[in-house]
Amino acid sequence: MRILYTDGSAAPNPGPGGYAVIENGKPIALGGEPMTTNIRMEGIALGKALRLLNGEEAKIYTDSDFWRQVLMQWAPNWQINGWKKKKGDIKNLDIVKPLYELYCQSNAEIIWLKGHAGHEYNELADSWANKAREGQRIENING
Amino acid sequence: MRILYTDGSAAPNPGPGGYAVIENGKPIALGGEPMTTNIRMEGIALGKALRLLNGEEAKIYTDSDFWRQVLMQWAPNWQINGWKKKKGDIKNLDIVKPLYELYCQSNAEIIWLKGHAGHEYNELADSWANKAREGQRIENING
RNA sequence: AGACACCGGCUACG
DNA sequence: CGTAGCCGGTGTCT
Repeated sequence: MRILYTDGSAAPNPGPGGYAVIENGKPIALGGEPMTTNIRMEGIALGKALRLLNGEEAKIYTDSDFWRQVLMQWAPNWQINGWKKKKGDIKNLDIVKPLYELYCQSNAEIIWLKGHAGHEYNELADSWANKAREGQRIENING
Repeated sequence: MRILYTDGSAAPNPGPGGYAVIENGKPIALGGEPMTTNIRMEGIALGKALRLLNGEEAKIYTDSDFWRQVLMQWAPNWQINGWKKKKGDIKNLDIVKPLYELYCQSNAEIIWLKGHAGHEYNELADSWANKAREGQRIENING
């Protein structure tokens, strides 16, 4: 049973963003984008984690209750209703759809934990996501 | 020319509710009900304001576009058609009818302003409506 | 089927 | 204080 921690950030929000996937206290995936949102980076981190797992049994810890609810509650309904919700449009569908598909094929459990509440590995993921974002900012500045 | 601000709220909705009428930065009417809706409380606030004006020339600011449209567009038609609309019943008729009558006899102009957009006196009305609702909740708990 | 407004709740990011 | 996202409700209109 593998245990992964994911986190994403954007500063300012929206703005340059980064994400990290942590396993055994070390980053196994890092990345960033020059212009994104906190929500998108958290989702991309989860997608990266699911891809790395490739079907293996696992627990993934995230501080994004939003994405946990997308995968476990809302997406099933959205799919049935043709990817529509009652009010307005579903945002970030380009991430939602493939992520939900990955989740359905996975043996992973998505577990929410409160951010900045002293969870060691979550803080670590946060820290690495920030580093990845800073790297992104530098790339951005350099061109 | 008197300038009044009204607001109403319910938390949860439906649930205990409160309303406030503000003039010169101070509440001139407050009230609450143990079980109501946000729409009803906004309407009751307007009714209270019109009664307090007693025909004096005034502007009344509300963030309920719904009630502004009731008074300025829909109610005239509803009255002509015997207080019926094409589909379904008119809700909250117990508030709509006397409110429309008060409005017709008044010299007040109803003006909509966007809620939670930094309008100082509207925020004040919101704040007092919440206090009135909390008082209502306490009364509710006590008895 | 669309549109509008308001009320309430939750999480994260900054 | 702001941003990004979601859920539920009351109500009307075309």
